[in-house]
Parts: sequence; C-alpha cells; structure tokens
Amino acid sequence: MTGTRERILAASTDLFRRQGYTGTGIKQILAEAGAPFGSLYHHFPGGKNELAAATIARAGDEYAQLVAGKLLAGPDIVTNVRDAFVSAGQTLIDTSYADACPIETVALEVASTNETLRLATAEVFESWTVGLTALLEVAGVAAAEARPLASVILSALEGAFVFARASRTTDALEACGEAMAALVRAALERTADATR
Amino acid sequence: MTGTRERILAASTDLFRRQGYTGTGIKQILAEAGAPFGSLYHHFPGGKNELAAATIARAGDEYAQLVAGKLLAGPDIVTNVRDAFVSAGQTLIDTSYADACPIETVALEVASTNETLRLATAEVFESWTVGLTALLEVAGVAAAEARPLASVILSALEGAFVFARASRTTDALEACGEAMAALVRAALERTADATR
DNA sequence: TCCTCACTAGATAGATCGATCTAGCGAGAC
DNA sequence: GTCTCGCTAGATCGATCTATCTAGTGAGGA
Repeated sequence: MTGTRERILAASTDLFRRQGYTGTGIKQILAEAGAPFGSLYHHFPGGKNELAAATIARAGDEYAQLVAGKLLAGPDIVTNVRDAFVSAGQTLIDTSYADACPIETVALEVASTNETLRLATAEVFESWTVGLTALLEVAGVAAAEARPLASVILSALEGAFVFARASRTTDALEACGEAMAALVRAALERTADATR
Repeated sequence: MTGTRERILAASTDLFRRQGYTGTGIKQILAEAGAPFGSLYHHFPGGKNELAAATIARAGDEYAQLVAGKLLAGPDIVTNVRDAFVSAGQTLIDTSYADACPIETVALEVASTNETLRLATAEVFESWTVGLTALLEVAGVAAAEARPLASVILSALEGAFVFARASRTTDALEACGEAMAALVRAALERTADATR
C-alpha cells in the first residue's frame, strides 16, 4: 500500500508542529505512522532532511488552503481577517495549544543551521504572502499597499502564535485580529479616498 | 573564578537563540564557553533544564532592556516604535540573520513538551507586555487600549523575526514597523479626541 | 508458473546525547 | 602548616539518535 508515505508525512507534520525538527526523532515519527524503519528510507532516500523538506512543502500548502478558506468565508475582508485570528485561537484551545502554524517552529530552528530547509520554509512563507497580497488587492487594497499589509498580517499571526502557545491564552490572537482588521479597514478607506 | 557561570550562560544564550533548545548540545555550550563538563553540573545541578530556565530568564531581561532603550531613545513614541523595528532589522543583517529574539525559538519548541520551560518563557513574555503597556500609557495611550496594543506590537515583532530569518530580508520588519507606528498614532489620536 | 520489483521489516552500526562519577586544584580559615 | 570547600577537570556510562544493511513479502506481467 502506498498509504505508508502519506501516513509518514501526516505524522511528521503533526510532530514537527508540536516539537520542532530536532526535537522529533525518526523513530517517533514511524511509531506514530505505524510504519517500519526501512519504509522511510525507501520513500525518502535523503532521510530526515528530505522528509522534513517534503513535510514543510505539503503542510505549507495545506495550511494556506485552510487560512484562505477562512479569509473567503465571511461577508467582507475586514470581518474575515478578524475571524481568521479568532478561529486560529479556537483551534489552539481545542488542541491544548498545540496546533498553531505547522512550520513556524521548524522555520526558526533551521534558519541558521540548515540551508535546504531554510529555503523550503522561505518558499512557503513567500507563497503565503503572494496569496494574501492577491486577496487583499481583489478586496480593494491599493496595489502598492497590499504586499506590505499582507506581510504585517502574517507576521502578526505568527507572532501571536508564539505568545498564545507560551502563555496558554488567546489574548494576543484576539488583539491582533482586531488590530489587523483595523489596518485593513484603514487601507480600504485610503484607496476609496484616492479614487474618489 | 566565578566567571565560568557567566560564560556558560552567555554561550547558551547565543546557541539557543540560533539553534533552539533541542538543537543545542551541552557539549557544544561548554566548548563555546571554554568550560569543562563538571562545571555545568556544579553551577546548574538540574542539568540542561535548569540551565535553559536560567538562560531564558536572563536573556529575557537583557532583551527587554535593549528594546526598552530603543523605545525611549528617540523624539516620540511613534517614531521610536518604527525605529525599533528598523534597528532590529539592522541587527539581523549584521549577524547574518541569526540574532533575533533570544527566546522565541525555544518558546515554540518547549510550549507543548516541557512545562517548566514553557512557564519560564511565558513569564518573560508577560513581563515584556507589562513593560510595553506601561510605556504606552505614559506616552498617552488610553489605559484600556494600552495592553492589547502592546500585545500586537510584540506579536508583530516576533512574527516579523520568523519571516526575516527564513527569507533573509528585513521586509517584514520594515512593514511591521510602519504598521505598528500607525496603530500607535491612531491610538494616541483616539485618546486626544476622547479627552478633548 | 515463475520472475520481477516496489515495498515492508527490523537488526545493527557508529556517533552523539545528557548525566554521573571520581579526582584534583587552590584560595582562605585557623 | 594543613584543613576545608568551592570549583575545575575530564573519563565514562547507558540511552538514544540517524543511517545503513540484509532479508522477506506480495501483487502483477510474461
């Protein structure tokens, strides 16, 4: 069955998210995936490094779709941005503050120690930024303002995850949700003024 | 000489910041500190765990003073907030994107795996939030708004560090600096309107 | 039927991990 | 002088890490 590769990726996504890259052993991943040792090196000949690169890319795409879904679900972009932060907070509560961003911990761990994985995380972050930028432009934010604003929103989300997981409260996520909604509203008003 | 304890703490601060907790070995810390193995367990009987807790507390205080210094250096709080982000970006450039927040990587690693260290990071973050809240109130932000705003500013800083270290650009830090300055300015204007 | 090959399975190697152990150094007390 | 004790020094232990190795399984094609 080829599902073994999928189970390994699912397990590594979970464990990297909770414990990081260096904190997660190959044996632990395989135990959670219910897969034998040899299977890993068959599907990922490059070992842990190749597995991590594949995990980052896959988890990054999945999380982008999850967040994008929230940003398109509600009535308007301002409300959706705030709700996305609130929703992320609810997920944290539901998972004992474990399931935040799937690649954040790994990104910080490898940024100065593993160039291959650093590039993998950089690509994911860039794709998120591009995606949110497009979404903001469609909603009416001026082209010149959209990318910096996307960058700020994503930074606030990642930063609020750090505070939330450390303090076990969603205060930072809620405060950031309100603040980011205000920034988007202000940007939309500026655009409306300029084109009036 | 009692400087050994200090050297060990300085080395662990450096290495935890760059590589995280699980990614840094005790032997590596002692090698960088120029200290023998036995000294660590004399000064920190609790081993790596106790060393990490002490490192988090000390590095947290040091970094708070560093940032507070920047936030009090310039002409007004709005300018100072923006400059603090720019200055953090310059530090990253000067250190090959290694020296960001000294406890962020560790905080994410231990949040779901080590309750002692999770609490240590939570205390540092709380003290930072309290400190920035007070600073904003002194600058004229309404009491009810000050803490959420402090929370947002610190979240944006931590999140921008993630993007900066992964992508090796300071774009996120600059965008966040501008946005946070705008949020502070808006909060000050609201306070001025309310008391007019 | 039998061969092939993608995949599973786990033993094992070699390195490194954190922690403990005993031994020794050297400044100050008396 | 010598005794004490805070501290240095590093050998060593058992556990665990990633990676490699050989062997075995089973479905599909000729």
